Amino acid sequence: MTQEKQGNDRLYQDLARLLIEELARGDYPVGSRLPAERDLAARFNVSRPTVREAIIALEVQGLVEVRIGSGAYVLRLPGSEDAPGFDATAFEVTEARLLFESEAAALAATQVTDEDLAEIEALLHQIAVENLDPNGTDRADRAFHLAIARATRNTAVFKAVENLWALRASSPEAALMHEKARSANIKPVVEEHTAIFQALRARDPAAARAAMRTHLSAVIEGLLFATEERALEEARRAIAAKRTRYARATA
Amino acid sequence: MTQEKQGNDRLYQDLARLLIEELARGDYPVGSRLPAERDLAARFNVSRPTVREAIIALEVQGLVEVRIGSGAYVLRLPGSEDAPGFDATAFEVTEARLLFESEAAALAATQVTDEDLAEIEALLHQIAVENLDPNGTDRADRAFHLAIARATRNTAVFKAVENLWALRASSPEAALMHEKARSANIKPVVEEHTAIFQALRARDPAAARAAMRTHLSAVIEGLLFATEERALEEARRAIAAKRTRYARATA
DNA sequence: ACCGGTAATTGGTATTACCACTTTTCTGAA
DNA sequence: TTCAGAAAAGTGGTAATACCAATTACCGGT
Repeated sequence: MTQEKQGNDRLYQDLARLLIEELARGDYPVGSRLPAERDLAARFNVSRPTVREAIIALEVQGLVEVRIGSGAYVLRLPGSEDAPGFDATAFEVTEARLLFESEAAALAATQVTDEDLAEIEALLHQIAVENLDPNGTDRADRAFHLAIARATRNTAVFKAVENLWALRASSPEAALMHEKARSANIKPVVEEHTAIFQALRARDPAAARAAMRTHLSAVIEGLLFATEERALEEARRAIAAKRTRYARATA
Repeated sequence: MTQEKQGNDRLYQDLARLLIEELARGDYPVGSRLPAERDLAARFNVSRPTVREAIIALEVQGLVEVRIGSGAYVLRLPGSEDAPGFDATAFEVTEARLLFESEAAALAATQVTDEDLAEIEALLHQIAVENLDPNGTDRADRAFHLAIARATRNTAVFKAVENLWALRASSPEAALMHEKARSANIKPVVEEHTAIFQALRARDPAAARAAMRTHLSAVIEGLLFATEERALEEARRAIAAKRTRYARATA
């Protein structure tokens, strides 16, 4: 790769991220044409199929339109909203999770069954195992949170939480969010989840809410920290604003 | 192609559509694994790169998760992102709104702009007018709540609240919820919304959260009351359970 | 200046090969 | 018999190449 690549993901995902970054930076205005696939392949030193996969990822997100025999043209810039679902940033999704999942945890504490608790406890152990592997997935983490949402016995609550996780997965910074934000603090993550489980087992709504808030606050902090590492100066200002915003909202 | 193809699009798009159809038809439940890329290529008589492109399209849409060396696993079924769930009851939706919109209001109180306040105040007046007509709609009510969600400046929060209102509209008891639950108390509804607005104008998160909780608690009470009128004896027991559940969760 | 046809460019698809990772199966030792 | 470790099979990831189809640009003739 001529350019820097960050994640341990697949090449096409890294390349798609790079292209999205260049789009966001304004390298290719709306309506302009991206370089030819062969040129991109040569520039990034990858094969053309890989370039095609990355461009298809952009196409599915509604960022570019591919015209046969002509090229890939920019439809909209990342962040502008008309494409459903793909405009929420990792911070926004996590903030929404902080607000919603905390309340869901409180409700779940009043509704949780012994079967739910058994399932959640099993997932707790899976999370511990999962976190031992630096390249592990976050499937157990996702299942843990969804199990809590399901324990509310409220379909609307569950679907809302489920949608947030779908948004999270589609977020451009999803990988970053998962990687960096967690690798920094493995032990606390397990402890935080344990605290949530214990509050649920105690059927204590207030404790469950508090434990969930603590956990997701830590996730946000890790996310902001990870973002800071690669942020420009202007991004730093936005982060500072977010930090105070979050502090006020949770006060 | 062994199977029928419809569009004049590119092969990968046709194939992606086919796979989504099969997903929707239930051929591959959530969590199950799709056939191997080579098998799909043989079955549809296309090349493996084409299959890969189609799967990447599904992956970007958050439908499947691809695990290296293992396969592509179904994350969610198509349509579950915004397709109205027919199984969510009016009570569930309102309960979810109580949990989520209260937190959204608290966040909005820290983010609301003067323009937002002007819009919300205008909608407040519309709500008052709307409630004078016993056969009026609830458009202003909906716009009021969505404006608050938008004032959070968080796309994920707004979309979640928006989805709840979509669920509400598709709920079987939607009409009942709106009619009965409101006709019983016209004046309080306006007062409750006014309290929410004033808390937002004061930029007071705690007050905004409390005002929203008060309002939606009243909606739930009205909903339960309306339900009681037509409920059988067994329904009464369920309602009593819900009442205590709700009381505990908000305590 | 206009028109039309040809050639170059570009995306679409197929084929093949090899690598890395995962999962299963088999084998040999305890 | 059991089970841990190794081997093998399965699967996705990427590369390289070739050819086709559609578009676009160019250039010649009129």
